[in-house]
Amino acid sequence: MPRAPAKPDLDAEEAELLARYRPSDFPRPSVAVDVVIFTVVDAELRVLLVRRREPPFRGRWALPGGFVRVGEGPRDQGEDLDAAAARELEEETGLDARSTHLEQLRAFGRAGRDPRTRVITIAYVALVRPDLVPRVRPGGDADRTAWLAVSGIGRADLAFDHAEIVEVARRRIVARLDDSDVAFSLVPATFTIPELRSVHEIVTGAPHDPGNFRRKFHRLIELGVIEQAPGKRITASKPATVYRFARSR
Amino acid sequence: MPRAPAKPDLDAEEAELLARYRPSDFPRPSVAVDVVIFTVVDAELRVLLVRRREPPFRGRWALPGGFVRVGEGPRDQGEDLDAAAARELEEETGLDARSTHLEQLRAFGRAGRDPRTRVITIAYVALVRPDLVPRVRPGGDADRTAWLAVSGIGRADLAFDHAEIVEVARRRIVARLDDSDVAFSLVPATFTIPELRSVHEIVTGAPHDPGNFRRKFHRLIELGVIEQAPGKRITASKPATVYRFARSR
DNA sequence: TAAATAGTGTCTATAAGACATTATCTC
DNA sequence: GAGATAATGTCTTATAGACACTATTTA
Repeated sequence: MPRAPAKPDLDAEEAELLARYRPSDFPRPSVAVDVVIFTVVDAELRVLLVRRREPPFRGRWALPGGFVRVGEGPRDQGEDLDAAAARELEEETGLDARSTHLEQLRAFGRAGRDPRTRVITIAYVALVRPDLVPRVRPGGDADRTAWLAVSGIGRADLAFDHAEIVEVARRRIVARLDDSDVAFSLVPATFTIPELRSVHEIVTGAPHDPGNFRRKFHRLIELGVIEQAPGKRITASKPATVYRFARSR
Repeated sequence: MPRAPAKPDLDAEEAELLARYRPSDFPRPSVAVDVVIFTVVDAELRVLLVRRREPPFRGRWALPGGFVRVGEGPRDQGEDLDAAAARELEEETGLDARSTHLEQLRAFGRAGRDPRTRVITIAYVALVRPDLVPRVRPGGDADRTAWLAVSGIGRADLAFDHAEIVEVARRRIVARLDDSDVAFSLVPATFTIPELRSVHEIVTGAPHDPGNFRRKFHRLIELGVIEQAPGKRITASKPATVYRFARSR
């Protein structure tokens, strides 16, 4: 939600100085927004990547992203960073940004990270529920877009410093997994406890004891975060109870 | 530490496109670095602020900060974000950035946050040990620099969105207090357990049971994070044992 | 000696890890 | 019925909060 811009009291002198302000007196960097879009499909944590067809790093995989729209003056200052990230996400996936978790990671701005010119990127992390993945319509041609398994990405496979960004993003999600609701952005609208456990195991890369995980899960039910959903999930063995995230989704 | 820039394989065609690249084909935002410099003095969490003498927000308190130095071309791309923050910190305090904790918070880039033009700022948090505070030599005139108590800052007292940035920074430090070493950046090189507890209480704003705090503290001694230092701290009552952070400081 | 507070110990509740056991389905 | 795994339960250990108590100094 964009808030109302800060509005200083502009007296006459301020207005004058404001008019004299020359933004182009010093060089400015380009500012981009790159989005690390994660999902969990086929028992893998995956990132949405786009193959570059322009230099630099032509042919390499890169994060979807683009430059932040900046307006022409004090009146129109362009779009918020969050809006730029949401736009990038929607353009690249065709999904509604409101149906995905989206949060800022941090800025990456090392000099030389883009060989052309100074580019500072504000990285975002998005989580797409796996049941929405089939609905993803890549913005450009589908041939150049892929969900790559994070575990299979080498540092040299990605353009720029994108491998580093993906790794920082992965660690952020791992850290948030236990004490926030992000895990529910990586399972379908209805899910079983073993399915949720599987997501935890895939993201953290470590096995979780089924009994202990279930105990933690039951605390969430008592707290009203989760509720039972109708039906049972048919598996190869004993069917599992189906739950859903209790807050509106 | 600046790392070596990513180096793509530049073939002839890439070099050509790189040369044709026109960075000024679209408007760019200004990019600044603002540093939230915290310390704990006189039983208060305090922020180093600078009084603005130019519009906008003339006369209001603002975070020390400045624009990121951006070079002129692909060769010289200017300074890293971390370096810009360290430079800003050193300029404003006269302290060596290596003697303070310094970490990136996140980017703040709402359209309209600066009434002049689009400015995206990368916010950093720094922690200055209270025993170094007397050594702080404000970069400009000392009259315009002050350590203000965070608790006494109203949202309207600060320029731009700096009150929001300070609040996000404070929450970051609170979150890091228990499971990182940041607390030791807010006490002198040697300290007593009650002194460290006091810092926790001041930063979190909540009282801590002396016995329970001491117990947690003793685990750090067993882990070798902290060690006893010579001497005793003379107080109004029973003198307290003095400790120091075990890693090199 | 009184006041203050550094420092110790205890009881309880909660949560996590390891692991055994039962229940219920599909094939 | 066999195999699989969902679901439950138990034991142990670690940690946090509340709080009573002791120790040692200054004034």
